[in-house]
Amino acid sequence: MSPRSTRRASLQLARFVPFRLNRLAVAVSQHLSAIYRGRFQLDIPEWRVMATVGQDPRCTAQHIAASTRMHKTRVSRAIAHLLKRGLIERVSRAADRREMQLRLSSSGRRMYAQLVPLALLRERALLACMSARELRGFITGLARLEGFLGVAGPAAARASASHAESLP
Amino acid sequence: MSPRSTRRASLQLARFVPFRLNRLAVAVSQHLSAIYRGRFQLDIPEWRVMATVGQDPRCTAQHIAASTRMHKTRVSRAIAHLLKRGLIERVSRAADRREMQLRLSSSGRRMYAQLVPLALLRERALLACMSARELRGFITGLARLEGFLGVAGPAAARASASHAESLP
DNA sequence: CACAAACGGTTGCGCACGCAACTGTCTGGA
DNA sequence: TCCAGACAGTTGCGTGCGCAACCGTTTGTG
Repeated sequence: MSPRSTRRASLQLARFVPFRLNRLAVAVSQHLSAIYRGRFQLDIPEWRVMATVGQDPRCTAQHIAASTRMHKTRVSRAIAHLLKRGLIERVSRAADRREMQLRLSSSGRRMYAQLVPLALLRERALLACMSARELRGFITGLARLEGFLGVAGPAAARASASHAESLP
Repeated sequence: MSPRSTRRASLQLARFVPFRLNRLAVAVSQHLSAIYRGRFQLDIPEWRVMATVGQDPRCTAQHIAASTRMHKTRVSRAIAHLLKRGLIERVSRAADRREMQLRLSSSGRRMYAQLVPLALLRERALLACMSARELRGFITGLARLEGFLGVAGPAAARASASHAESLP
């Protein structure tokens, strides 16, 4: 064993990246979910469904589960809530009657139109604690880890790089 | 409204940093908790308690809750499990009988000694998907966000900068 | 054509979580 | 001195979650 590897044989949780990542994600979630819950009575799964359906108008539960990496039961329950509130609508496809096509209702579209600018504003406010250069570095690392763990499709990986350019 | 701000008035969840952070944290947690659960039958709160008690031998539940930012009931239940399994011990302090001082038992120390190298190994394996330069950038951004959201004490902030140097 | 396997989506169940309320202990000011 | 409030830690309760099992539909293979 080299002196170098023994030097850091101890563990400090405050420096342990997986822990820090989890703690940070919880804090960011809480920071944002104040909007969803307080103003629109959406929890996080519901917000994700709204966001996904809003950007893809011929969306299925399956597709939402895959792109958000939420468990399909979580998606199913979020959809059930949104249906009950009349924020989304569902039609079964003639081609395959197992699938249900989802889209925003008119009231859902109204909420979506209010929700999206607020969410983007919060994201910008959050990331404004970094310089543009730091942000690029951070996003790059994020994308590397996503790629390593296989949590983002190739489309998302391509998108993420260009995204940094349009942020402060 | 400027053309620039209207250009990105739409939201793509796959590019939305808070969502990506959460998704990544979940993936990293699952990646790591395979060790804790499979090999040592620890869940994440229990692992965090072990890690905290192991690095600070005169630790209280209160201190664990503050430094990990876990809810005190979560900490309390994790401690109860570890006590039942004989991995930690507890003595009430004469100075203040509300507080209970925690420390690893001998079997807890044995587990800790096996656990820490594995955890550090996994961290290194995870972060090896980045170059040293990318890693520094990523850790810097992490620290900025932690500072902005107030999730890390000043000690942790100081530590995090120097940490990057000792990683690949 | 038939039937088994795969698939989209839902549901029953057990479990961990956070909130609020609680117990027991300490502290500070009237 | 006393008592109201703060604090460490625990517990009852409602809720959301993931797993596994399930239903109805489609697909593929003999």
